Amino acid sequence: MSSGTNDGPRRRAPRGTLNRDLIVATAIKVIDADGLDALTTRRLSDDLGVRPMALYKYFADKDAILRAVAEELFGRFEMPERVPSDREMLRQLMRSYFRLLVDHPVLLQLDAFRDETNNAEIRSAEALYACFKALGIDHREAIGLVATFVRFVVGSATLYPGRRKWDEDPDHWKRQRQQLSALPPEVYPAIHDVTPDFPAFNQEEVFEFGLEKLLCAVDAAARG
Amino acid sequence: MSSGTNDGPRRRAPRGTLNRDLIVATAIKVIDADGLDALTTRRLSDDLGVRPMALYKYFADKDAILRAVAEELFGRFEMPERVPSDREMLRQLMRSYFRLLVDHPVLLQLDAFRDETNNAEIRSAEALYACFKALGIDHREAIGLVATFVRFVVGSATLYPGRRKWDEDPDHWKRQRQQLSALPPEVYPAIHDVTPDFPAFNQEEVFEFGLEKLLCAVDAAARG
DNA sequence: ACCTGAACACCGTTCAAGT
DNA sequence: ACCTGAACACCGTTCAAGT
Repeated sequence: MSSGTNDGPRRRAPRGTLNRDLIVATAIKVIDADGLDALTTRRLSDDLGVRPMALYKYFADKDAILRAVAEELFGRFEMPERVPSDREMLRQLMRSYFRLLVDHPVLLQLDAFRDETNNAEIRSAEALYACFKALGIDHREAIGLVATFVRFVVGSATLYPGRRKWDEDPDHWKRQRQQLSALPPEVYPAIHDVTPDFPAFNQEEVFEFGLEKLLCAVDAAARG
Repeated sequence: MSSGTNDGPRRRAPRGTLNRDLIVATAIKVIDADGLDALTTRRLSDDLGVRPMALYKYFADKDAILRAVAEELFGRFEMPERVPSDREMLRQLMRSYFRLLVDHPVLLQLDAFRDETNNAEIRSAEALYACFKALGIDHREAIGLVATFVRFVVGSATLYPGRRKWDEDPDHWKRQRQQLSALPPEVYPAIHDVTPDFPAFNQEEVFEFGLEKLLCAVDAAARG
């Protein structure tokens, strides 16, 4: 999967081959194609047609590359446009953040996600707080609601890739129902009761379900 | 940090030194002390007073060790006892799952968490569905609510370690408020508005806030 | 049966050397 | 100024060999 053709010993790469943006873009390509584990300095430099040490002219270490990757991907957060109401804006904002994390699940694996306040979070927070203000919700309640929304989105995105595989495998849910039915009914009566209705939602639908519940909580706060 | 004293070349470990449970227990010790990255076959075998290859008599590979670690930790989920009402049971169940993930953040990093249905999830699901049945909530609604609860818990636990550091650093929120105040007020008016009230919650409180919102959604479903 | 030594193919990174 | 070769200290794992 390296770039270029591979005949004979590679010639020395010309002078202007590398720059920070190209390195970050190629790193993202590798991650999208084969996951974060596949991103080694050797694989990355191969795809760039260069030797591993060339990277160190542009980044102090691999972690600096990953931080640049995080910044680039968080910058791709798309602010919703032309939204009819504050309630709908809240929904679109959460969908947009969810979509970002689902499209780039690597974000959830990067330290930057856990430790720093990222661009996407700041820009969405601004829009969220504006909605809550317009809805007449006080600061403390708004802060709590923003935190709750974000936690629901992060959890949904975390479980998405694994559960999505379940949704796409036509046999998975059949096997899952059989497994759950095999559990002792005296210990798991409630699960026995509901399993015939699995799966009631796919991953998109379950996100929409929870989102609607949270929006109802906002309605209640706006009334209160 | 290896076990035992370290004088001279190590003697050969006696025959009964190792077994699966001891390996798993030691692996958890290493992870709790220094994180998942510190768990290498060499570090683990050092702490066990043994050479790396000895592990391979008991586990096929490192991944098998990690799967056993996941199983052990998920088994530590504590079912709530003596709970006065279904609503309170739902709250306690979510607290218990949250506590498990916060006490053992490594669970969120393990593939087993994303890909398989774990013991803690099954046992808590049984109790959750029992509550929803008692509350007269239909299957589809119950399935959606369970999924929503779990996603909120997972998101809360994911953000917990990083944000907890913020709560514990007495200067963090001062710096954070200054940084947010430095943002251009014409682009971030709503954030300027709320930042003086940061932090309104610590990580435990924000979890309780969101949990209560979700419980109100259950109340609404039970009435409807 | 259970533990080990040596070796292999990886990894991120340093340091000095090429062009 | 920018790219590279060789080397180092790691990693997980194989395979044959000890006890």
